[in-house]
Amino acid sequence: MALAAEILGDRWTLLILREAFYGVQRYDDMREDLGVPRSMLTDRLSKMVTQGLMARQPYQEPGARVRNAYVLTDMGKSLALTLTALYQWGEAHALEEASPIEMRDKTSGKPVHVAVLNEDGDVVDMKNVEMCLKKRKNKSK
Amino acid sequence: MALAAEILGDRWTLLILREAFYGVQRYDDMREDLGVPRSMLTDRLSKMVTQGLMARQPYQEPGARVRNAYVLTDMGKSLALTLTALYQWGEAHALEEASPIEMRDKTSGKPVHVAVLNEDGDVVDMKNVEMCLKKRKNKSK
DNA sequence: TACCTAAAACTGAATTTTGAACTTAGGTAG
DNA sequence: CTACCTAAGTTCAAAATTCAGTTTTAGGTA
Repeated sequence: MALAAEILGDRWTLLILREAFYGVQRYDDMREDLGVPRSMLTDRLSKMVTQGLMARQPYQEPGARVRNAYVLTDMGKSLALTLTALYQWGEAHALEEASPIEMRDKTSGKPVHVAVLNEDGDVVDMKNVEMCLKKRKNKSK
Repeated sequence: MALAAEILGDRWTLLILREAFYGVQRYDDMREDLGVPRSMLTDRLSKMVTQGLMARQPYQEPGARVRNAYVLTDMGKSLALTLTALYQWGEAHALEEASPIEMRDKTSGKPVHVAVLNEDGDVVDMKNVEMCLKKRKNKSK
């Protein structure tokens, strides 16, 4: 999880990802939505492209030159589960005024939620989940 | 999710949380495991206490004065789902050498995983999940 | 009284972030 | 051809944060 922490452990990367999941693809739209400094946004987007989370996708509006849009790669999209869990956590603890977003099943249009399942596909209460080291770093002293 | 991002959008907070989930409770143990500067750890732990993620729990070893241990509050513990999802993402993309931790059902001892469920409790493929704004910020220009 | 420890505070240097101005590569209008 | 427009990206100095090392604190022990 160390690298995962390195990628997400950043004030802006997380917010940029959220923008991407909302469907925002353009530099200036993100900048306006987030209020992030230009240099930061350029830097973070580049890093995310390098890390494989995002890809540059050239687009051209009629009567304008070709520009870059930023879209999530499959790897980036697969963070949706994490973001959904995080969103759900925020909701549960009413950390802010009602969240403006929700997660839905595209086909049915109905809301979805994240849960932990065991091998049989049964929901497991988080209280019964333990995180453990496969082997513990030996700390003799 | 803005506040959630503010809490987790930090290089150390995420790693400290992981320590806490491993069961590490003492300042110096965390410091040694993570290699985090003292001032950072003090600062982050204090913030996490203020935010309600952690609580100071006095303890006393025989022949020693009372000291503070840091334990997850219920609010902190409920981040397990998010961390599990993040961990799972890291695993899936083989971001680093094999992860040293795993998530298990305490009662059965068997591995668990995170998934998205619909209202009926059926697993929904992440590809069919959309994140959408309940109402979109109007951006006329 | 001298010394030990875990936790925390202090400090100056290194690094990152910020905001504002500037540059770039095309397209359009006159 | 020239002037101007736009979205994207760069530059840069000031401000804020982080770092690593040292010092302090509040007990407890010898």
